[in-house]
Amino acid sequence: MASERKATADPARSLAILWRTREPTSRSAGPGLSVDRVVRAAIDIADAEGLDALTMRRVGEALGVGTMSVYTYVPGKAELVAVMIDTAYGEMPRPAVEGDWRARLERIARDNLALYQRHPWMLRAETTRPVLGPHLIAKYDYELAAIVDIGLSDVEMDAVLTLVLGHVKSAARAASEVVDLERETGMTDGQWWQSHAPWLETFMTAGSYPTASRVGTAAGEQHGGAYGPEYAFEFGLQRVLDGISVVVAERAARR
Amino acid sequence: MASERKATADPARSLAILWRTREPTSRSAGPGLSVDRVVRAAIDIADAEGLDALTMRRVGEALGVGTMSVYTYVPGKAELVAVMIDTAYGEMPRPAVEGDWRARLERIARDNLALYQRHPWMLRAETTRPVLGPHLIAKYDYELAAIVDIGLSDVEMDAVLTLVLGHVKSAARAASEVVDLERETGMTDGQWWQSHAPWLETFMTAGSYPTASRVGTAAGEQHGGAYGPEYAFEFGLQRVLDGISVVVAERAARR
DNA sequence: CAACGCGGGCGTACGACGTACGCCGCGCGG
DNA sequence: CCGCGCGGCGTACGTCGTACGCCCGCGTTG
Repeated sequence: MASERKATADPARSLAILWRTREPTSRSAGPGLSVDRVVRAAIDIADAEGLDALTMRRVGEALGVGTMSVYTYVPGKAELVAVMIDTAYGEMPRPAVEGDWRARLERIARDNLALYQRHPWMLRAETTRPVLGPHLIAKYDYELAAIVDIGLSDVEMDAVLTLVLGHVKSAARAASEVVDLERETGMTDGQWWQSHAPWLETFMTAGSYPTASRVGTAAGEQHGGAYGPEYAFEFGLQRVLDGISVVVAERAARR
Repeated sequence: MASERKATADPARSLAILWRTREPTSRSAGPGLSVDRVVRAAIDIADAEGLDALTMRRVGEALGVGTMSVYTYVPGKAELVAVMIDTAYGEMPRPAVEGDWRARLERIARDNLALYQRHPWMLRAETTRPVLGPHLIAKYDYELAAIVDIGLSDVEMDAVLTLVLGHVKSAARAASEVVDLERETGMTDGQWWQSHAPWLETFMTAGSYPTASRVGTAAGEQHGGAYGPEYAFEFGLQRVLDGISVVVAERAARR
């Protein structure tokens, strides 16, 4: 029974904590712990040292508390991560929407990219189904507001958001990998590429992949220049927005 | 020293195995193990039971061999996964390219989606930097061939592929989550949605998110109909291709 | 004012996991 | 016929998440 409850958080349990169904423990009300303090400590750890460093023992340590005390406020690690994610969503800026839909969507994409840059662990934690916390819903509502009036159906609006945010996540993931691979290997991505390039070149030409070799080198040089991931993000974003504008224009013409 | 070698595979080590620098052990040449047998067994396990079930002990078991014997052929788990990934790429179909670039790209996207459906564990394993194995390079070359002649620069071609494949991966991930969440909870996604909908409705309206509520419900009904992820994939793919065609047309006009 | 019980806090322990280390015993080169 | 190199692996260590049950101090109640 305990074996199948592993990677995924128990939805019901998570929801209860996410929406703070439990009243704040009126017990001592002193400097005791709380869900928020636990979550904040956990986010700090994950921000600073990555998701692998996020350990229940470590969270307890950071709070000056025994490991098992953490379980008083959070049913398990999966649920803790779920609350961490929702909390991170909560700290995103939500200024009043400005400009046309394209500018608004672009702004949303950049805000999301910034979020992932600030909390790279989210990219690895969000593998499971998004947990429907209050802040995620607020975010969803806010982002929908940017495109409610451009003539798309409800389902299409959801798909547009999924598409844009999916692209942001992909790009953020690529960028994040570069960063923490540099930290792990102590080598710049460019250095790594350069040191392995001739070696790979041998295999590529041996296997006679001239196209892959040429394009790969060109792309590799971009990466060496350290703005490779950003380029992929920008290029992809413009393409996605272009693609969306095609449907939008089509809908506008039809009416 | 052992602590930092965790999630990521040692590139040099991986490459050596990926390209089979080691000669096939000429020892007994009998029914002994081999890198390929190990990898095949590992893929079978991951396909059937997911990445969490992929354990070094389990691989040894499947091969009728002690756990540590696996380490004779593979330096560690990270490297094993790297070879698994490259092997999976190797089994993709690569028919001669047909049709215009859009049809070709679309075909590529669908082939990649099928790959992820056959090997869902790849979606969780590929978090790290792609390992430059022979089959990945062959795949890259094959996919580049679909767009070499449409007037884009080398860097743009790489970005186009990154964009399309990123979308495929996002969509595949969403679909995969639905599937194995159903397996874990024993509940259809629609059932889960339906059972939690009224509850969420309460919070959404309480927080006054009418848009999120309406659109979320519409999207949720799609999901309940079990073709939600597919719709997101199709919609997004067409948008992405539309977006690419804008640049392609622009380049063609300029020349 | 005293007894109680409840719930935060936590020490210990268990069963996973990846893998370092060092021992076997077989089969081939000398 | 000897020896040694290497495939194979048993054991053990350090890590993780977390189940379980104990303690103790407080708020409530008689």
